[in-house]
Amino acid sequence: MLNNSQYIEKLRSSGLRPTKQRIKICEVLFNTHKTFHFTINELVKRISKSTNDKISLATVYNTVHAFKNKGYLKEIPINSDQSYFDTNTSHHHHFYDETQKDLIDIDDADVEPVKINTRIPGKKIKSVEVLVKVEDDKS
Amino acid sequence: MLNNSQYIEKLRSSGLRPTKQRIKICEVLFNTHKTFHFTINELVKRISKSTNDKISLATVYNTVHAFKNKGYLKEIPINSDQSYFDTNTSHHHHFYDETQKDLIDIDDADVEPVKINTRIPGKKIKSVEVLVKVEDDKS
DNA sequence: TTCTACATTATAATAGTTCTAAACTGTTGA
DNA sequence: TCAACAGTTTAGAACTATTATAATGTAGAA
Ligand SMILES: [Mn+2]
Ligand SMILES: [Mn+2]
Ligand SMILES: [Zn+2]
Ligand SMILES: [Zn+2]
Repeated sequence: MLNNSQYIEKLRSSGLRPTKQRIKICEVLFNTHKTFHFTINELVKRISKSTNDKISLATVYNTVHAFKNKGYLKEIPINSDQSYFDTNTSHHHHFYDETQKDLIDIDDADVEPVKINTRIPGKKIKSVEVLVKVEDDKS
Repeated sequence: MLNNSQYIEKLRSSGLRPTKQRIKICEVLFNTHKTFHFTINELVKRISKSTNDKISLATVYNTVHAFKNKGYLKEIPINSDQSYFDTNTSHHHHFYDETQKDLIDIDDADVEPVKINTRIPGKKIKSVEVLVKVEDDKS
């Protein structure tokens, strides 16, 4: 929830040139209090709804990957069909609604810390993520 | 760890015809005490190493999906590049070694039950899976 | 304003996966 | 036993998400 000059500052300080395409993508991704999940195709639709200037698909891919590498987006592995991204970069887990094909955050306060009583020698843990698959309860 | 006539019986009782291709794929997948993880490409290589008869790629895909639908294989979402499958169909979690790009089972006994203190109304939980990403510890 | 490194773009290429439709084969039951 | 049928295999085409290419454009420094 920043204004354009703040996006410009953030991009610049990340070593990314604040081009008009990147600023527009920032607006679409971050100009909201609610975080959300998206696929590249959904993002392209959101962008074209909110501007008349066309941004090429390649630029959307490049920008999303740049933002992911800078830590402004997370990639969530759900299935092999398509990449899901998350504007919520804090540590949290997910419900995946297989009926609606919808990804829903689980507040970290609602999950007891996951305790794993084994390690792999020489490896350090980067992340621990829980995916809870749900479906319609017709009972 | 069954013999061919047992695979034939299992296939037949699953409503799948025990063709020679399916029996060969059963051998490659299940003729071992250790379970393992694989991509379709890796499976195709294993098959061609263990037989002179060629099995077409389409048949491998069809068979893997049939086995997955029957519950003889699980699909593990790791990234969007490729599907990973698991011959271990019991409930368990995974380490994913990002350096080696290797998937490793975590024994269910080594993970405290994951407690999620929230639900989605009208939805029932199908699975709860933990993915622990690890990398080389150079410290 | 000019220069340059970086960014954008359209398009082609790639890779994983699914579809198609013709040929083939395991099974059934006459 | 064996013809008939339904299910299976197959090669290849099609499809879709993603990445690479390379020419053009432009933001920002000087
Ligand atoms: Mn899939
Ligand atoms: Mn990826
Ligand atoms: Zn999320
Ligand atoms: Zn496993």
